[in-house]
Amino acid sequence: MSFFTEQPVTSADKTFFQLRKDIVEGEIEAGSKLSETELSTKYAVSRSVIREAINRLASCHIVERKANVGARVVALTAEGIIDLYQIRESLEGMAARLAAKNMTDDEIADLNMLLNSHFQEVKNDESYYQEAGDVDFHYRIILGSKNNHLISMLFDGLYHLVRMYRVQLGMAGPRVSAAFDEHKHIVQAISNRDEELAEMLMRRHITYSRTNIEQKLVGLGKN
Amino acid sequence: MSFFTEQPVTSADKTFFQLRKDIVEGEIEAGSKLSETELSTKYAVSRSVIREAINRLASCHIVERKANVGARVVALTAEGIIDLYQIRESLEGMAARLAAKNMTDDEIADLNMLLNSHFQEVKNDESYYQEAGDVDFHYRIILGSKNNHLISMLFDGLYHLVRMYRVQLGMAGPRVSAAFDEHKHIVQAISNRDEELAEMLMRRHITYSRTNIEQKLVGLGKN
DNA sequence: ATTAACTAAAGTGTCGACAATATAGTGCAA
DNA sequence: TTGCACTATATTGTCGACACTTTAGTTAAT
Repeated sequence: MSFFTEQPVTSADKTFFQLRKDIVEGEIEAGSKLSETELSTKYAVSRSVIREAINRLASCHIVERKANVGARVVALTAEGIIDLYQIRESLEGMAARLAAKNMTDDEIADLNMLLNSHFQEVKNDESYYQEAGDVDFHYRIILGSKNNHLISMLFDGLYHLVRMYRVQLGMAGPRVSAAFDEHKHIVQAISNRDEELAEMLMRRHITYSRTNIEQKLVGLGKN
Repeated sequence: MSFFTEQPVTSADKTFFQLRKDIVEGEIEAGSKLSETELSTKYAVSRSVIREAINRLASCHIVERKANVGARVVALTAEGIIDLYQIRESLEGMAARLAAKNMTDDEIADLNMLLNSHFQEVKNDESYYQEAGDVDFHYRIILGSKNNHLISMLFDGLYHLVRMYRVQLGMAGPRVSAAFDEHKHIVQAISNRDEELAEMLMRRHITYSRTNIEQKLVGLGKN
């Protein structure tokens, strides 16, 4: 299968995860050049290991590599994040549709429990946990699709990029209670095995997020 | 940007393209093990180059790698191709929607010309060209989405896997004249800038293909 | 006969060195 | 001053060697 659940075993794995973390969280800044020799001393591994890590990041579209020139961290553009959210809308919409079809009754029951615990947090205004809760919610539905390729595309590929944008553009989400209602309706549709509605609601949910982000971008004057 | 238009410059590039070709076209059989040492002699390059090529193939989900064990070509399963077509339906549906929004009038005119030339071929029963024509049709719409990330996911990732299934399961498509009508309606929707309809028609078009393949799989007794 | 420990072989993971390429800087000419 | 050619430097691409892990085969004990 793919490596979204596996822990790092090899040195190249660890370096890949560490480097991705450092880029996503902005410690290595967007658009900057990644020197292989420099990174190999920084992370105390050979250039081969660094090269493998960079190549993996290139496959995730987190860095861009040019032959005989080197790799750069992708630049954060308004276009870029809109592209990502269009893909998210498409793929997670499909994931919700498949989840409505393929999740077991037990898994749906668990999803309802998760929703209730979120409700408590929202009621108690513990918005700090909302971010993690939102991620958890989407994770479960994606896993519920039972489509391994789809799961891998979202977890190994898109999510880290989306997170990179969110972290670095300072998008700790508001939209708490609104998003909660949207989650509730999605779970209802899945519980009713209504594939069509589940997909539609998930797509709207993500569209709202995108619109929300676009407004923030305008406010920040990014382009 | 990504490398779907760029030609190979480095030795690792060439090896990657060659190896992918050999796997997709079945010269290296599905499910077989990829020995680094063996391949390095076969392709007359060092193990480093082979390793890089294999890693790229792993990112495309064409091979699966286990640490300290090695890489295997993915197995062809009914599940696998259904997963792929679900993703295609989702992503190419979105591509059609975006194409209806973002293609220039000139590009749409070109698309109509392409459709007419296909019509001539279908009328003359030159079904030999249908395969390439179909690919060309989808390519243009995907490019028309103007979403670079989406374009790369489809061209660099999904399409080679889909082709691998089609080649190795012997799916040189029938569905010629039926598919032509579907293409025609999709282009009409795009010409009318009807995003909603373009997406819906593209999704149906791909769903039909999937259903068609599923029936063939049943006929072949694959599972 | 079956299982466990051990050993040998093969294959992968990592490393440092060398080769090839791009880039910045210098000098020269117009 | 501007533009071109050339050189020097730095960085990436490729290679072969060594270290570590897995696996298969052998032996020995229950």
